[in-house]
Order: sequence, then structure tokens, then C-alpha cells
Amino acid sequence: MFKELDPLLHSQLRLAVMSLLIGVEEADFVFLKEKTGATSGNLSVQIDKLNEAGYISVTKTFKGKMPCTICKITKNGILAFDNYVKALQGYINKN
Amino acid sequence: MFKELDPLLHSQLRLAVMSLLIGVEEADFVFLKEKTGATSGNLSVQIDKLNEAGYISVTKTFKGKMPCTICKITKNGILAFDNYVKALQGYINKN
DNA sequence: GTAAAGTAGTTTATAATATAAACCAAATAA
DNA sequence: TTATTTGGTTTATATTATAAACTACTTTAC
Repeated sequence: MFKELDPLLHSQLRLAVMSLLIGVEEADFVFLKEKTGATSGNLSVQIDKLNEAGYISVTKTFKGKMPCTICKITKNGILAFDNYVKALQGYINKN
Repeated sequence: MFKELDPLLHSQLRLAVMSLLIGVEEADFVFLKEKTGATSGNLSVQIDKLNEAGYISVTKTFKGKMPCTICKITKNGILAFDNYVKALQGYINKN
């Protein structure tokens, strides 16, 4: 009756990051931090998890002299996000 | 940009319970357990939390000789669920 | 009647998760 | 040159979820 919710996406911050990334070619750490309002520490950790899950790819470069962490959603990430949304619909479309 | 997700509803089981209760006058422990597939322990704990939050009311009675725990969603519960759904829309309607 | 199995839960211990706070290295500003 | 800022990472702690053990019965089978 109730589909499993992907635990990797069932996190406020990770979900926010994914939903930001899905609408954009790529985004860097600072952008994600501003948009989500997360702390650096938290964001760092959650980006790691999404990366390890293969939901996003992370590239570390430099913008000028400053380090710059660029995130990009992967095909698997899009798929997972899609599934998550569908599973949620099963919960919320009962009201 | 990203609305806070009510942490009390941001739990798979609690959300499932709420979404079950929202469509029905009331439901007992056994019904909720069957529908959600949760373990008794987990369900007991999460019902407690929803109750303490004032999202559901819990009445302990007997059905025949057996104890029977009846749950019913409250006005506040409906409101909270509604807000949760709206907040989620903010996440998922970006795809 | 009594032992075994089932019902309807609760409590407790532990694992997983999220988050904040402290930290670090390099760059820029005063 | 010594702050201060930027862009993070690491670590410690709080929160949450879950399973397992337990309680208090009731029903069934012998």
C-alpha cells in the first residue's frame, strides 16, 4: 500500500538540493548553500551522500583562485527523484 | 525558498498513518498496523508522537475482551498535513 | 486446569540520520 | 602583517527510527 520512500531523498536538505539541480545544468556549493539556507557543514555532508549514491556528480575546480565545488544531477538522480515524487503522491493524494 | 518540512510528518510511518486517518472517521491500532505494514513497536511509538503533537487523538477502549486503541485525526492534524503537502509541492513541482 | 500459542500493545536498547559547531587552508582586505 | 572572509571538511552531539524484548492479558488444545 505505501511505497518505500528512498531514504536518500527523504531528507529535507538532500531533497532541496536535488530539486534545485533538476532545474539547472549545474550548480556550485555556494549557490546551493544560499538557495537552501543550509550550513556549510551540513551541505558538505549531504552533497557527499548524494554523490556516493550516484545521484549527483561532484567536480572540484577553482573559480579564479577560490575552490569551487560543482554539482550536477545524474541520470540515476533524475530517475530516483522521479520515483520519490511518485511514491509521495501515493501518500499525499489521499486527502 | 524551501519551506520547512514539519519534522513530525517527515517520517514515513507517521505520514502514512496521517494519510490513512485523513480519509476515515477513525481507525484502530490493528488496522493501521496492517495497512502500513509497520511493526507494533514502531507504530506504538509513532502514534504516541502524533498524539503528543496534537495531530491525532488516541482513545483506549476494549473490543470484546481485547484492548483496542482508536486513533482519530484532529483539526490541527488536518491543518499540519495540509501544510506538509503544500510545502512538499514546493520541492517536487520544480521538475 | 494448565501449558502453549496468539493478540494488542509498551518499553528499551541500538542503529541510523541530521545538524551544528569547531576547525582548516588559502585568499583578500585593512 | 594581522585580521577577516571564503570555501569548504571533520567531528561531536542531538534527533529519529527501528528492532527486539517484554507485559498483560485471551484463546485454544490437551
